[in-house]
Amino acid sequence: MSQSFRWPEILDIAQREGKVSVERLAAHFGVTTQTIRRDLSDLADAGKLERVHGGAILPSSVSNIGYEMRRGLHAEEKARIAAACAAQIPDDISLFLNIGTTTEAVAQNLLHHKNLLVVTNNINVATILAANPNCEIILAGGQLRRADGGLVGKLTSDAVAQFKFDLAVIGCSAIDSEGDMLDFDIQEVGVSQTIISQSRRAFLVADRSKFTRSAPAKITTLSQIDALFTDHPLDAPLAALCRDWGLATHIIPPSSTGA
Amino acid sequence: MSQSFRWPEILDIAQREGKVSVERLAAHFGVTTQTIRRDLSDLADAGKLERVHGGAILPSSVSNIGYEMRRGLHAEEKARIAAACAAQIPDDISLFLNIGTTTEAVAQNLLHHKNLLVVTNNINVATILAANPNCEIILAGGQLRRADGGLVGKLTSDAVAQFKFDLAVIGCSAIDSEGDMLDFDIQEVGVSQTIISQSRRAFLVADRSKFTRSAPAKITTLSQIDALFTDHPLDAPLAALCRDWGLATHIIPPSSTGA
DNA sequence: CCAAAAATGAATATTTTTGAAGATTATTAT
DNA sequence: ATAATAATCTTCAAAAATATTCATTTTTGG
Repeated sequence: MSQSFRWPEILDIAQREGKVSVERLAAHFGVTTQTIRRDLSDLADAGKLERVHGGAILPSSVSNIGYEMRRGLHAEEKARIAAACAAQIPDDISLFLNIGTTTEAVAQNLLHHKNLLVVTNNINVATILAANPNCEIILAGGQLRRADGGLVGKLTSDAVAQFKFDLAVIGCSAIDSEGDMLDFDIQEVGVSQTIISQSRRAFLVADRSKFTRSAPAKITTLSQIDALFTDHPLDAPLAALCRDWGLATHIIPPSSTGA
Repeated sequence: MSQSFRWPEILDIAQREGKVSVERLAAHFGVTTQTIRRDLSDLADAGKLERVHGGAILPSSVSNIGYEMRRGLHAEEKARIAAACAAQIPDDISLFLNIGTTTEAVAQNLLHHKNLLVVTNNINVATILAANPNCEIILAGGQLRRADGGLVGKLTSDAVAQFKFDLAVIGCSAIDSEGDMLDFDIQEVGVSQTIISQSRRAFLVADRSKFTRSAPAKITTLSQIDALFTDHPLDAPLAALCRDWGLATHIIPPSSTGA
């Protein structure tokens, strides 16, 4: 898809007024609402705008509702994965939690652990774990990504590099059939790589949707991971790879108490 | 469910006024109360608001009641001080905001500034300013102090040392009669000193209560500060010192519109 | 110039949002 | 406590917005 000459002006109006309406844009450009809708969809796909009924608004214009709703997606699966993962985390260790809704769910399940040193680049994880008094929290600095409360960039990698963790619990955007872990943001990839290299052990938490998506930037391969927590059995080829790598795969099925 | 045009504005009003009423929102948007109720439910589901009979309020941040109360203390004075301070802050600069309820109030007043680069070691400032899309936010890492959401320690100082700010807006725990700025936490003092040394200009925001307290650790003297914002005239001796140091003192009195 | 690709508009089917009416629940005053 | 009032929830139909499909126009590359 190439881009339309209207795009810059739509974005300009959105910047100025905070929002754009389909009707007004159609009148403004002298095209049908159909065409404007296509423009807005494209701009939303490109992450430039957030689509709403009747028009579009600036992404994260007030605070990221998209993320809050995404958190609700697969919430049950995530909660189960998180509980199983947290059950494998002992007390009295140093721990890293990275960006992602699933790692946030893990944090929720660590509220009753004792004597943890938790380092994170996720502002939400920090606020969640603040409720656990038996837990020292260190936030790695960096540029705040409004989309998900993540901290990324060189500052973050530098901060992470100063630690050595007993365990890292990480999420990623996608996992491909060859067992490569992928992410959308190249800056986050750098951070994740540093985390893994600074950890004695690493757990990956990923709901099944991660196995059917793709993303452009490679973090590492599953061979670098010690345990995988997910909610659905892996495809045979991938499962074989994991066996070869000695990866402990914990499958926590959708709903044992049948719904 | 997709989101609505109204959501950002509802959240904006909630931010400004602390609460929203169903009736008033319905009138404001020209829709029925039913529709507003749906909006408020959705926003509450997303964790952005807390539902109450007749409207909604800002969600009570789970932890730290003590801090919330302290924030309420001298709230009016702080709001006036913050507004006056923010009025002196231009667009298009790099800016540091440190720990403290008054600097958080300043952050509230920066929501409509353009093109700021804000660095902070205060997790609350970061979440407040996340609502301003024209503002890049960098969080200096460090150990999380639950008491006030502050980040302190060597990691913080190291991060701060990598920047040079056009302006620093800082608070402190106490100011003594000799014009020394004091703090309770020695770790925070180190950070504050680094901040001041890395800034071209520095503003101090401090309500009157700071001038009658004491604290053990010295940050620096007022002679290093360019402008002071407070709500009550200084004692004559201290005022004289400030004059000698060329410190611009902005006194914003309790209530000009007589109460 | 022509053919392929892309953009647009129109028509229709689908989904989402909205307001209205009645049932239910919470709050207030007695 | 109990009744009166206000707010909320539930359900459903109308309206609005959107997605989908296909024909038409415009652009692009040979």
